Amino acid sequence: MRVSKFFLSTLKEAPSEAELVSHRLMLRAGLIRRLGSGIYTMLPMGLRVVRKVEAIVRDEMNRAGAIELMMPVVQPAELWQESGRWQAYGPELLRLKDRHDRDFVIQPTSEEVITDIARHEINSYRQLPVHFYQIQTKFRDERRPRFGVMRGREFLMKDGYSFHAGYADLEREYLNMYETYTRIFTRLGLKFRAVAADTGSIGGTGSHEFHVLADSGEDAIAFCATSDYAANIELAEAVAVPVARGAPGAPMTMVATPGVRTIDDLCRLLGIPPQQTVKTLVYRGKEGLVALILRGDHMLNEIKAAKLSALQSPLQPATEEEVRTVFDAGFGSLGPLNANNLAGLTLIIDRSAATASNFACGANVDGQHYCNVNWERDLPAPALVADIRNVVAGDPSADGKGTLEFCRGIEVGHIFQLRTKYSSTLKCNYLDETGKQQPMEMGCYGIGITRIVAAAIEQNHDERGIIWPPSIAPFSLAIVAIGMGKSVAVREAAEKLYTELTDCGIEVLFDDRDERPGVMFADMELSGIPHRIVVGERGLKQGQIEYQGRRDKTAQPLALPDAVAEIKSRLCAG
RNA sequence: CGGGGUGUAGCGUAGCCUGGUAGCGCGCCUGGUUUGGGACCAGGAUGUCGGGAGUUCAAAUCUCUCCACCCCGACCA
Repeated sequence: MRVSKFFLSTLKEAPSEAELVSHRLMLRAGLIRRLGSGIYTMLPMGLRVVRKVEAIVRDEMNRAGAIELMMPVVQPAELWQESGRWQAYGPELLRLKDRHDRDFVIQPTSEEVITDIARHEINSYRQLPVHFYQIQTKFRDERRPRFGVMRGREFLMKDGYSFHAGYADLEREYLNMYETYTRIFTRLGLKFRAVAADTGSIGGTGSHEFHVLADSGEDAIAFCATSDYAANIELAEAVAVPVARGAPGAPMTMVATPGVRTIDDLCRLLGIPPQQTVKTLVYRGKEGLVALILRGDHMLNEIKAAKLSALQSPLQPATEEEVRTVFDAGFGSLGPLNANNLAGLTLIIDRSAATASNFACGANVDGQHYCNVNWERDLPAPALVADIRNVVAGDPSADGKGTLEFCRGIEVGHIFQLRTKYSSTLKCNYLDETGKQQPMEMGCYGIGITRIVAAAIEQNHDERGIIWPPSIAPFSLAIVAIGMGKSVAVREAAEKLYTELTDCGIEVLFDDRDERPGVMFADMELSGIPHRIVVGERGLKQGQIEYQGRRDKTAQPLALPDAVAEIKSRLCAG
């Protein structure tokens, strides 16, 4: 491809709308342009990268035995009403009406349609298993789209759905996909990690997320440095450590703590560390209020808490007015003492708080706290103990093989075992060997294609621009010809190289613009082309051209006669 | 949805407080000189100052209102 025949639309300065480095570089390198909030045009350069990502995903999915099809973006509401998601999905589901006033949705995902296909087309266990996938536009009306295509509303996703006769076969395919995804992200040239994940509202049992590791990632991942254990913080278990509670010390005393609203305030006033305190958070339960007791330095994990049967899901914090109907105090002075006597209140204690001793906590009197509180001595031993906090660095790993550390990740893939959630409600059955109707076991598997493009840039860039992993680069090699308009020798040498390298099957971007060298270098570097050769009069006089890898500090000369062979070998080496 | 912010030429911005016919850099067009790291000289084009309403002799500037976008949070997959 010649730059003069292509569409290169680079910007020297990034539009002020962009903050994240990948977003800025995608705009500056002319990969995308924003049309509306969370809605982007893929410019030619950006689309080339998208196609590369797609090709790798498609290749590995096909190799893994999945079959590609394509489902409509606009889907009739009836199926969504039948599955219940017309109600359950909420405002993120974009709904629209046609000219006959009939309801439709724009697919955020396609479980309904694929299950509809399966129930009509598949009748017998002999036709199972089958795994369908598509690479198709999705729309999710995110409340807050951000970071360019990283969290856009319209985006490209590979979504696959597998159907099985029996759970064992679903487990087999789930493992197959786990391995396939690992191959895909490896081929994409990304540093990634598979982590155990919350199954979210899709439900089901097993679930793993695949995260590209980057400091700008929206997700926190807890991992064990000395084992394979990794989990999204949403899920990571704070394991029960079998430590005995410390022995009670000095007797419990009440202290005046006027104006104290937070654990920070309390620690500053009393001069104690937050681990030596206990906090009380009040939420609406299914019956009455529920007080959640955590150590002062720990954060409530709302996803874990919402799974507790006593609490509403999603979690609903109690208002201060509601709290005062049960407690004699408001926020800032609540505590677990005498709470069992309070009308209709359920007390749930986090594992770590349950082993605390000699701690400070609210006295259930405004402006008063207790010090040196001890379970069993000053209040009954914890009855309901649960894991309701976020893990913190240094916590023991759930597999018992070390301690946890944290990193940030960008979720680019997610695999679920759906089991029979959709097949049951949509009556997607097959006849088993005994002639009995059975709901199909289902799995679903997603990869965010456009998000991968942004994530790859987050992980691979420098101050000059993008550095594409070779497998998804829009072009493999840039030819920069200097002074082409003036020098016949340069023109002829560059044209010859362009033809020969292109004929070798190399995707070459030939900068034939007769611009000043600095302009061309800057554009090729911003665009992230992994390899570059420079043809100039200076080198040609010595029968040489220059080669420089995008990550190299300096260029090196290549003798013109060996150039094509040399470049081919370098490109193959990556 | 709550909080904060921004909207002036394709991009980046000044001007707004203190009302008086909109400026700069980059980019773009023409001519010329240049050609190994975003050139230089000369000339030129491009603005309903986000929309609407109001105050005023006069509004980019003050007031009201609507809209769009960005950031933080909440929410969600």
